[in-house]
Amino acid sequence: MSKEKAYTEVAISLPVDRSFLYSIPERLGASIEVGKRVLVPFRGRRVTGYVLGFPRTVELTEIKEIIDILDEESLFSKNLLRFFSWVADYYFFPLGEVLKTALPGGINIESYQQISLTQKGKEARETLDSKCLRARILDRIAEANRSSLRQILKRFSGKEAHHSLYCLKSEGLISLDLRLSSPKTRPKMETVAILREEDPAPVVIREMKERAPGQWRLYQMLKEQKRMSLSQLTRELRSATSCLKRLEQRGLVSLVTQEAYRSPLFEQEVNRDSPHHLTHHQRKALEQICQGLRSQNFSPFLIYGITGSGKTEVYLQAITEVLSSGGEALVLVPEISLTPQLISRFRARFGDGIAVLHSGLSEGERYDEWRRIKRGEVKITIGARSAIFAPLENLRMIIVDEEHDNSYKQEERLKYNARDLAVLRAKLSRGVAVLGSATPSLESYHNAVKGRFKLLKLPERIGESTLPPVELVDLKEDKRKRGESISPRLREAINANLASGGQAILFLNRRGFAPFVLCRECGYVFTCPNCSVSLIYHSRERELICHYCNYSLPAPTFCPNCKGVQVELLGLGTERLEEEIKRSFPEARATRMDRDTTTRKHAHQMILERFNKGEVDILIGTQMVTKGLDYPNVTLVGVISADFSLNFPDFRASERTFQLLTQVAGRAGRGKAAGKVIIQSFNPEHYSIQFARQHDYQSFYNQEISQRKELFYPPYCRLVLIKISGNSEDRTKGMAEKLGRSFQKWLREKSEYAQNIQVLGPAPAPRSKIRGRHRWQILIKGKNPRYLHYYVKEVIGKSLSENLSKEVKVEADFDPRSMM
DNA sequence: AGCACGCCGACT
DNA sequence: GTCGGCGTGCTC
Repeated sequence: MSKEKAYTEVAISLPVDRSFLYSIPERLGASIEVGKRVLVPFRGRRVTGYVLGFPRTVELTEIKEIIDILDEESLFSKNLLRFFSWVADYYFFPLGEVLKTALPGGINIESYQQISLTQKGKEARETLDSKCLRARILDRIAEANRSSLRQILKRFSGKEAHHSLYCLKSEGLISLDLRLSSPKTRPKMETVAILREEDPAPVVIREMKERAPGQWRLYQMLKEQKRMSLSQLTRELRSATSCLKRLEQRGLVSLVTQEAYRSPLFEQEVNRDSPHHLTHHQRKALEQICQGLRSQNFSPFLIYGITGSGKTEVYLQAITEVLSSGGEALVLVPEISLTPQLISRFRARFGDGIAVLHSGLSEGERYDEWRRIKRGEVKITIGARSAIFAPLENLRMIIVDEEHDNSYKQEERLKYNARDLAVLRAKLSRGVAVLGSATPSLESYHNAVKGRFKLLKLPERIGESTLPPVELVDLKEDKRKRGESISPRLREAINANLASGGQAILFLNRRGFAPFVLCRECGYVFTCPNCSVSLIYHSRERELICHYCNYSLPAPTFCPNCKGVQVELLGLGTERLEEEIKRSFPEARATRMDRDTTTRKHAHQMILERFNKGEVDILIGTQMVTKGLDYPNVTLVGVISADFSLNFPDFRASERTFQLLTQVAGRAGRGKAAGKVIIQSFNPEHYSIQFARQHDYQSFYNQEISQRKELFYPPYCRLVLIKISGNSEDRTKGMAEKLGRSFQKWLREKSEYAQNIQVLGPAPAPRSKIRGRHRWQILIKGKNPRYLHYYVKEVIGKSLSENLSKEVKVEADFDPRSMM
């Protein structure tokens, strides 16, 4: 029987687009399974690999044996492996790396070289001159008593150390042995006291009461709870450990060590609520979703529901339906909306059977949440984009809230889009995908128009609230005082709002005090030496700071170019706005919320809590204040400038502006009191501002989609952005040009594809240097995603193997969300 | 990624 | 003439 499993195909987390074959020793044949991790020999090292399958025959002659199996239970099913393989294939990323990304971090092991002093080495340490390198190395090893070769080599960088180590080794002063690291993330174990069934003899009870009050107290607590953890009991009684030992000896309790989950949820009580009454539109949407669920077929939906139309209630009731049929549901939300407010709402409806996955968790918490999902102990998972890889085996529905949000796109390493993967994963599991937004992405709405997604509309706000009227202020005609950013109209509105006791949100898409610092005499602009961007003046630190690499300079008093002393702070950021607001409305309580004021843990939450309690009149902020905030007393929203996002060098600039304005406007008037929105802009006539003013998504879509068609941009084509970066400007440029030629050559040779594919570039990236790395890019457009992918892989794959040099990095971003 | 192998410059 | 640098290639 184990003959069938003589060999196994293993993926290893390396930038190598290939799997490896190993033989299975007889002792392991019975327990090896797809989805378990194995320890394998690899180039003289030992690394963790993932079992993919069991080929019958193998042509290779030199095959090594698996050393060990690392899991009792498989980490992913064959079904999930299909999904992961698709991801690896689509995003052109090694399967082993995809698996590592998808699984909880810190669970893998690998070998390392451990150095220790031999007896001879210890003696030599006394005699060697303590200044020489070899003595310093020996000291270091002795101090740290367990060092890896790599740590030592890092500490003493370079060739000399390498040589010294080699000598020390051959002279027998140190010894090296191959050790295995232990996983950083492990199950947390805890001791639990369990009350035994049989009652103690009366004499024992009397004795405890009189002579062992500690034991008696613990015994009584356990009598109520039956089982309690040691840590719980220690909180009640300092000497719990020894008392419990005695109770165990008496045969009254048993102490067991077992796994415990680290819970990321607050232990706070949540008032349960029951399903709300649905509006006509909500009910219709819910019915359609339920129909999809019952069909047991892949059913994708797009809910286009205006802000405040009650999408969440539809999600909640759809999930109830999933649970009642024994299935599991996955809910994706943008990271920033994953607030305690949202989680409380789910807990209020479903209790504690919810797992939460987001970047704020520790690795241990994440691992435990992952295992609760894997074991089927929870049926609902809520998470940010990476939760798309969560191990739900009985997944019936995936919800993607605010589906247009750019944070679903991971921009590093594996550049996946969780929204797109949600649709794919639902398809693979023949389940339901629900994408929801008040401002759907052009791609998704286009899919709905073409009938690929079923469109569900929620065109009205729930309750008595209505969409707020939006006023535009043309900054070209407006008479503001020099250096001020609040127009008289907005000022008036803020005053009126303060007088009526309402709260206001002011949105400005730029943090810091002033985005440019300029010399009045020679025109010199302070820029970052590592990045091709201007430095931003931050008043709290009194520094110029680079928003890309954190480079900073003390605030300058003169120009380094001409030594002139007229250094001017130009432009507007949230810090300056806050100052202006506090100056103009001294009686108002204003608070700023942006990345600078929310770095501390829970700071974000605390600001919102104060806002919620009405302790803040004016909330000033960046993107953060546009997403998902639901506070009924907000009756004024001001957009300080709609122009930053409009002038972005990106074909999605209009779309992003429309979304931003509509979303931030949607924060106003959600309660009983009517809201009002004021948007300031130098381009008030622009269609994305005009349609946002009218809350008219449909017309915006119509106009935008015709432009996309004309200019051949998504959704009428697919994009792949090839990113080339390196420390050397010349080599980066050289590589970019070489790649460009390869792309052109291939098109010439296979002209049958050429009509469907366009190559733009190579060209320097809009930010041509970041963190000292020069950046070039090539944009490939293609009508047919299959051909496009084939084409890119052919050319890139070939070019990667004949790299100019390793210092130039080439990456492909499939379906990029940002051209920067 | 890491680690070994191999080809050119600065030293005995 | 050697040592040792880093670029190139392979890993079951």
